[in-house]
Amino acid sequence: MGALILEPLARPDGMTTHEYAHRRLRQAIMVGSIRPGESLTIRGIAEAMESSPTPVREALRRLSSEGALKVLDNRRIMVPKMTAERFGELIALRAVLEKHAARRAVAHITERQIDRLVEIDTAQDEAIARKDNATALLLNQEFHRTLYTANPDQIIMPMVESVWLQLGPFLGIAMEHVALLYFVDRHQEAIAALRKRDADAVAEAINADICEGIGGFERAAIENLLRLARQ
Amino acid sequence: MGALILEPLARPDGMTTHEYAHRRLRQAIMVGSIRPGESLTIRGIAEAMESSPTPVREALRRLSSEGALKVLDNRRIMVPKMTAERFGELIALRAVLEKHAARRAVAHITERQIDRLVEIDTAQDEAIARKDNATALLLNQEFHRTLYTANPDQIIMPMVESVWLQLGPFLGIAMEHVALLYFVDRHQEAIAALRKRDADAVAEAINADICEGIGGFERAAIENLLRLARQ
DNA sequence: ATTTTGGAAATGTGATCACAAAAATCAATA
DNA sequence: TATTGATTTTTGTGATCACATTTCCAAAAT
Repeated sequence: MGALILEPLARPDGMTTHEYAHRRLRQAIMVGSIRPGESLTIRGIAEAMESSPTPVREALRRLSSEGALKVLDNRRIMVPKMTAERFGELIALRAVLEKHAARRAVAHITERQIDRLVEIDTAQDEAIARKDNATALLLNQEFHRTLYTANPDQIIMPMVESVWLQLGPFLGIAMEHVALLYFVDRHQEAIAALRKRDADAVAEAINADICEGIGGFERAAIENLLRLARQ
Repeated sequence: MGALILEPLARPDGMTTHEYAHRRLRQAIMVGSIRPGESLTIRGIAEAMESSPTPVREALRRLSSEGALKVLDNRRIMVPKMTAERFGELIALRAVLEKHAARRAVAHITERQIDRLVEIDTAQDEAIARKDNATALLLNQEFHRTLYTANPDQIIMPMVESVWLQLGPFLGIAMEHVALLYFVDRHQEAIAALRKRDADAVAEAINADICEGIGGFERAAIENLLRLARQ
């Protein structure tokens, strides 16, 4: 039984234990560092983060409601298995959700916030240039999140994050077998469209960003990756 | 402190306590029987369903991850307040999600399943005819759920249900102040389109069903309802 | 009358314990 | 050697308890 490895994570004070457990597990899943099928035990996790079963269970419940984990009939908890079909559904859903989120942000976003997007994008390009995949991934997420949350009444962000979470295991597999993730982004296109307040163009840029980014994997490539991972 | 009223609910055996608590609270929220702002206490709920804090807390965590509940800074838990803006976001999101879910179900649904949709729709019409709003609501949900889950790899259903949950409080308010919910539905249109395997027409029927149903409330009417409820 | 303040009650949180079910281990048998 | 069966260990679950924080309420002060 291999011990669970969990990246330590800063814990702001006032943060409850279950919240901390949730964040730490979530981050691990998001970057694909927990393998589908790997058995997660409550006591194991509690021990790994030096706490007790109660708050860990709360974290696991939340993650299962977010689609990041699946409870089996045995009541065992695991990261859902990835299939080519599921991957396709996730990408299609991601595109629909984020197109919509982007479109509804256009009316609310300020020039100041667009400037912030530019900052994030250049930081991401630098990370890509120095082949720092982890940082690039985080900055890419921050770009999208900053855009979508410009809408103050926005409700969609938790769902977008749920899709990101569910794509995590695929990222993990891809990173293991492909040297580096090919990063195309259409962020500049999105920024230009935002400046012009052209909602359709923004939505289309985000759509292309997703479809040509992680969504660009060919079905054959996906099945190949999954076959490699299975063994 | 008014005691919490919770509809008793059948508990299939093998169902865990936290799961049961989750389902019961979820159903109460979904039909709007818990008012926004009403304070929910863990011990209160535990007492109401004759269990203990631990499983109730797990249920509350799940519901907050599903957007049905919100944890305040006080760590108090409540049903989110409804505003006209939030309502608008929810309806727009609901339309986008369900159009997509419907479209992606078309290729998978069987004639047998379409027959089932017809059954559900006629049962709903009967419920509407006898002014049985609660049953009509449930059957309407079952219609949509049956359609969307025809796609075996579907991933979107939890998100659709999350939106339904978040609309719950509005339903509660509307039911209190409007004698009966005006039920227009475009189900027959959707069924006809399904028989023809016309994905665009299915999506459009679902879109109309949502926009002319609960989404059809005018902004003025919404603000009026919310003002009435506040007092 | 309004505000302040003190303590009592209520509440969220997390650790621990006991129990039952599931999984794993190992010995005995075919 | 493979398989069955019993025992041991592991695991999920939920009740309970102790602690810290917040809320509530009444009495006192301004």
